[in-house]
Amino acid sequence: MTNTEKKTLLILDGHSMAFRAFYALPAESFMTESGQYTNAVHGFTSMLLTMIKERQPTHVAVAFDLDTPTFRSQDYAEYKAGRAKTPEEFHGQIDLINQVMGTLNIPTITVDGYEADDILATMAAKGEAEGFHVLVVSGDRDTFQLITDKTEVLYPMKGVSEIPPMTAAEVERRYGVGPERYPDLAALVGEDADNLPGVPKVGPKTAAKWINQYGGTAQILEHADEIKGKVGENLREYRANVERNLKLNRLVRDLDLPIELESTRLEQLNRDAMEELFDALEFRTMRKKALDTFGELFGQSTVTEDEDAPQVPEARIVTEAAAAEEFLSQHSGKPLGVDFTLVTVKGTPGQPVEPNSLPVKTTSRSNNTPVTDDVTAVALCAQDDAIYIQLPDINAELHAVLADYLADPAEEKIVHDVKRIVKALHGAGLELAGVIDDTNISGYLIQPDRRGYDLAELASFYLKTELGEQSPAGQQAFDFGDGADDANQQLAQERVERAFTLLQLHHIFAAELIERGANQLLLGLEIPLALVLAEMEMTGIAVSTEGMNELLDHFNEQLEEITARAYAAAGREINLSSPKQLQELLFDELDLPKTRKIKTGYSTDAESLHELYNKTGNKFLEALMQHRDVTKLKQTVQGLAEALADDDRIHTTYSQVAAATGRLSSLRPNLQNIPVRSEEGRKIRNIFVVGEGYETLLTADYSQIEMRIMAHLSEDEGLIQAFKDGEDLHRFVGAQVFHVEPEDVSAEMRAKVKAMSYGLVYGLSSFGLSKQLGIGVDEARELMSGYFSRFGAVRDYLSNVVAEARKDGYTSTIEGRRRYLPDLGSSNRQRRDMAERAALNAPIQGSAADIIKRAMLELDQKLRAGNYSSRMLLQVHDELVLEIAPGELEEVTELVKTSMGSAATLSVPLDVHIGTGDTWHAAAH
DNA sequence: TTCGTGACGTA
DNA sequence: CGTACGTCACGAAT
Repeated sequence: MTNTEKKTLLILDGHSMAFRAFYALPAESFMTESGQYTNAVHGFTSMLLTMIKERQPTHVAVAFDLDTPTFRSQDYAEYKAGRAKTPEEFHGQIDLINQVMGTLNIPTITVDGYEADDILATMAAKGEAEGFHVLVVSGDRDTFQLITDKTEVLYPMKGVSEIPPMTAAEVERRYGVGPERYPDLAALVGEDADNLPGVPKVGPKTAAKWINQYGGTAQILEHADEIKGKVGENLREYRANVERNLKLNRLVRDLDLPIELESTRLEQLNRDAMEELFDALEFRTMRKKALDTFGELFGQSTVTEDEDAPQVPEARIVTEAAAAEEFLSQHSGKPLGVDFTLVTVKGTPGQPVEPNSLPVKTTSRSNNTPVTDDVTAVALCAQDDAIYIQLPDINAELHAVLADYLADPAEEKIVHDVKRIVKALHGAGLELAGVIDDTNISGYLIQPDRRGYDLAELASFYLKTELGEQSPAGQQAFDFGDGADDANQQLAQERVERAFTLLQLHHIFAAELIERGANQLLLGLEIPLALVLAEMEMTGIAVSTEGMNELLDHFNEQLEEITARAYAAAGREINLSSPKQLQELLFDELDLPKTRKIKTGYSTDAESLHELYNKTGNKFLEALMQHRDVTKLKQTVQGLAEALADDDRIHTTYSQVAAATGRLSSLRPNLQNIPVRSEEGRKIRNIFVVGEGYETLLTADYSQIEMRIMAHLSEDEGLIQAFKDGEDLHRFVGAQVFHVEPEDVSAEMRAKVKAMSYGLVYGLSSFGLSKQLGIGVDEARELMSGYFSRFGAVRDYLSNVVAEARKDGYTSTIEGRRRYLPDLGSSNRQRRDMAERAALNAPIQGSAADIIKRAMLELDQKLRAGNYSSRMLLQVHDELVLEIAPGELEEVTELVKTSMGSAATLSVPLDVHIGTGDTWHAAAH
């Protein structure tokens, strides 16, 4: 053996990494036609290939545990007892991983009576002795003891996508002890997953302290008598645990291995076998990845096309009208995937982009500065053909062809994020019609609680294809024409791939929506609404800059005084915005009574501070609470100021895909949480003003829409009567619950009933009600039973909603919008309870969202049809804000009332409350 | 710079 | 131990 070769040995703990992969990827989206789950196989294989590509090992092996007893379980019968049994979906996947390794010519190793970790330890020892650099991949922290300057342990942090090396320094940093002492630390602390309890009350901190003080476990136990306090007692009492743990977590480094290290040398894969197996597993992208990875290593290009996978057509860069026309006429009548390359630049939404504007990163949330998108290219893709058009310097004929196509409602288009595209096109003087699917929205309707709906995410999830890094749109090269160079061709191909993905996703999504009967939700509600929202966003709402600055000064003045008072009361300066520093001051220095416990200590939230203040009357607390209030308001105003566009208006962005219930959300800035409850807060609403050339602002809100929906869905006669009565709802309900005449319902009774009515919509418990009202749990329980004895159908409805959701797996709104709640079947009570409350709330909140969305569409139609100049500006869940043009108030008020009032036919009327005024605040009565 | 946490505004 | 959101500041991670 020569030592001149640089050798790297990569060894993996197959079981632990397969498990990590299993939990990192959703099983339900990795199932073959035959019903075999493959998420663990997929994740493991992908991870392994990435690892090989990145670390270029010369030798690779995978170690597995056997099901047979090990020396550990024989020694200690409870070892790893009490582990949840393997999930159904995991079955068979280890065997498949074995098969995959077979086709990759990577040996798998097992040793009877020992665990995979022992195999890793032995191989690492051998490898080091033979001059290897050793990479150990395992999700088991016991392997940290193997770390040396020649051996790295790669430990997965997030699923199997991030597996950074744990170095000696990193172990030291995290645990306070070096890798050689990690077993001692683990032995003292114990390991729940292996059912190895350690010393009670001893966590990593204490253990590290002892180790650094005394040395190893043996020395600590020798000095056990010196250690004071409860932990010392525990150490003496549980020393047997420690000794046992140390014995069990010490990995064996001298096993007899069934193979020599040299036979783990990486070879070319067995291509035919691999392709056959990967096809059976329905891995498409992975097949290519394997061929690429091994091809790179063994110097031969093995890249082949997957005949089964639909092929992305080649991008043809089109610069002449004739070519585009020909393409369009060839594919006329069939939907095309249309991808728009958008560049985000500083500017006013919907308005033309200043020439030479530089692209801005929108991912950075550091500022709220108004941005707008510019369209720089369009990719049009049919099943087997695609063109790509770059917009800057486009010739007039081609521009006309494209403009006609985009604006033609008969030409069906599938796009992603139609609202953003419509706004960008508007700035470029183009219109868009004929959108029959927006994969951003349809993806949301199908699965409304995903975090994001990026095209790449959807493609990865539904198509198992990776779109890969997108070249930054701002770097587009504009030197097209007769010199359409490689860079441009590459860009064009990337965008065509996206357009092609739109087609693929559309097939899946449309089928799913039709099956659910939710196609109208997409085509008749959400997509048209996106266009209305685009208008609202581009319009924005006018702001009085003067009022804004005055208000900012006002809050700053208050803040100065309050801060000085707080420092004086505290006797020193402190960062009043730091919960951490506040905790130190309140609970350590001032030794105030402890409040509600939170992760980082004790809560300093408003409720806790209020309680503390009532108990102690401490002046600092008073100032702190005021400081909290005023800074919050100041920040809100500052946020608004930053978001002010050149037209002195604020253009929020609505997200149609953020709230799992179907509500909209508003961002940058959020105009759906502008203060209204406090007097000081309402001053902020005064800076939103009617714009120049308009007569007044108008607000229109649904009164008690959620309770009305509750009445409708539950068909509770009493509640329906309450609304038909048209009198004060809570007074009516109070009279029923307390068996008195409506006029005899006291303010207190009314408040209680009101809190309960609203609470029911959220799945309120009697405990929660008692806390909310500051009454005993018994009284709360009585109140609830009194309520339900009068409104029994409400109770029946609520329990029915949960039962149905458990049976079907989802809840539905009146428009057929679904929310899936898999946690209803969770074995974890907290998760289950949460899912139940979500199930109670989703149909109600979601139906309310449906209704106001319908109303907005209706109103938009009517305003257009009547050629009104008045326009919608904002939506705040149950409220619309409009800007009324001179002379239109009376008629538009009527339109608003009828649109909102007739947006749904319920068994109770929909009551709409209207107000007008020069500012948002003034309009709110 | 990015992330998690705590806090808090709205319906 | 009441649903649904978005934003801010802090502080600790690179």
